[in-house]
Amino acid sequence: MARILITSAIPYINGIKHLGNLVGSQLPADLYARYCRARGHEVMFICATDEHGTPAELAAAKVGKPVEAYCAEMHEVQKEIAAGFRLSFDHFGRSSSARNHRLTQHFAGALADNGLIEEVSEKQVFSITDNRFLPDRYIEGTCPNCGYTRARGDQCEECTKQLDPTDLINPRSAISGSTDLEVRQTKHLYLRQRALRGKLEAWIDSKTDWPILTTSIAKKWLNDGDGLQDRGITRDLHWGVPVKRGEADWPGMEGKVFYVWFDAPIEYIAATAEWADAHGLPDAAWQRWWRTDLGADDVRYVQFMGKDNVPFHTLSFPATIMGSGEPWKLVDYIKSFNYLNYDGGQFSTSQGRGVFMDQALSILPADYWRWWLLSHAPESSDSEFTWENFQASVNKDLADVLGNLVSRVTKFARAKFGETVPAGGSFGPREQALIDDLTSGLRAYEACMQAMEVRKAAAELRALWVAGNEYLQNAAPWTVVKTDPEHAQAMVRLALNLIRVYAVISQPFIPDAAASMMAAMGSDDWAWPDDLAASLAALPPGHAFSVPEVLFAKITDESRADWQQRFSGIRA
RNA sequence: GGCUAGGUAGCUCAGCUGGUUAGAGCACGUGACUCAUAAUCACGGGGUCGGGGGUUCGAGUCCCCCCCUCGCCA
Repeated sequence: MARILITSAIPYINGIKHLGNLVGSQLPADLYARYCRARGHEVMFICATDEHGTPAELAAAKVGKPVEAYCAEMHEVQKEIAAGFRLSFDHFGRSSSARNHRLTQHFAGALADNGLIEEVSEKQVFSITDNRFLPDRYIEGTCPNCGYTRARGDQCEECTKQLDPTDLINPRSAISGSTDLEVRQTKHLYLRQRALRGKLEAWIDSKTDWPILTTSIAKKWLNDGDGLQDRGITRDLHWGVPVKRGEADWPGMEGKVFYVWFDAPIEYIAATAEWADAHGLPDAAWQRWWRTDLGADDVRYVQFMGKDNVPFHTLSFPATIMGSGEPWKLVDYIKSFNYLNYDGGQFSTSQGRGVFMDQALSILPADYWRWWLLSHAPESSDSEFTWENFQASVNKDLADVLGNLVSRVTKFARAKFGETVPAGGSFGPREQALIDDLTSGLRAYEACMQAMEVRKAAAELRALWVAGNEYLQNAAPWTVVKTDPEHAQAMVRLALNLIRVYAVISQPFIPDAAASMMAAMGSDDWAWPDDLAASLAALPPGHAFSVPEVLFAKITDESRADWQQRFSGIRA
């Protein structure tokens, strides 16, 4: 039994995420967590909301709420939706927690003690009306290049020219529209990533088994242009972790907070501490996952994220960990994903384009989405969601291949032998061939799951379902029962047991349907079928079962057309 | 413009260090079966592997040039 620490990139607090966000981190992380648990490993699966920063402040202001209250509310909303998708976090934390405040300040202090923090004085635009410094993207004005009147301080969206806020003509605050701006001097802390470049590069180079997507992005940032740059880790904001050097005040940094990208990954650790607190456990309980000097040396740590998050997880966060000089657990494997596109374009949170998590659950059960998203996960390249493909895959794979198999077996069994597992007959060569076939398929499935090859794992699982139909079709108990009912009983006994095994092995992908299948088989035996022949005898002769409701209703053309239309434009 | 990753059957994708007639699922066609959510099973048609050069006995798989898509950066 291994100990496996799993984290999913933490979603930003600002609004409900779309399916592209879900499939890029939380969902595959959940798949892996469920699989590891099913195989008997000790798992700690952590996620949280990423709550700090300007977007949260503005979103709160927009709905007229204090930012703390807004975040608390949105955290609950996201937590509930995650539960709706059956994301099996051991803890869903908050980056605004007291734990994260302390830990973030601790890391900053440790980095400073090791000479890895530099104080830099720089000029920034201050809005007198808003009484705050403005991040570049929150300054608007006329583009000096093309004349576009709503160019942002970081870039003109019209001509794509990169800008400096001071380049803008007639600059104004994007928050209030005020033109009462001035450039002020301000001091910030920088993490001296350049000093850690060699260490980081050696570490990345040692990760030869990581996905190309992960290492290529990391190496690009290490080597591109002037190489890895030092990074500002503080901001002039109110909403965030106050800058402190450990427990001590940081002279000159009063009123400033740490940058959201500094404190967010630290929340992985803090959330595990929150988990311990929530369960009334001592610090040792979470430290054994994170401190290699306190028991974490045998932990395997796996992170899941979309490709946009890779630089922070391969460089910035490791720089924080390494730079602290303390024995914190570094990530062992980073599974990264490309983007999921929506019907010919991109999912867009700002434009409300695509299907959002709450909407998805309002029209179909979680299993439908889980299956499609995971079996089409954007692993090797960007992939695309279309309603036609979704309808076809779900109907074929879930309703026809798996759902109908459960249906045909249980209904036939009930009609011929009643609602208990029949006792007659014994297995012949055909049954043995099926068991052999399933065993090799199952080993292939396990290998894919272990390697986090999500799409391939889905294909292997589906092949196992198909093998069941294949067997039934060849064995034809409906014919055999007329001449040799004993033999037909053996076939049905095997098929009923197969449903329970399918529930066990399918559970990571489709937990609700798996639970229904298990319940229908009148069992609660979720033991992994290491020995398939033995597992296929788990339901003994005479064991009661029931015929479940239709596991997966098909998506009709009408529904598909309706949804296609409904989600094409702006989110209502 | 620089860099990453891609461009393989109508669709979604596999093809490891180059090696027999290029694979899977879906869709399509034919047949079988009738237990089942008009489900299942079998067989079949279909691709000059983005384009052009080159290395090699032999390239989807290596090298060079070009075209296109996506993303990151400037």
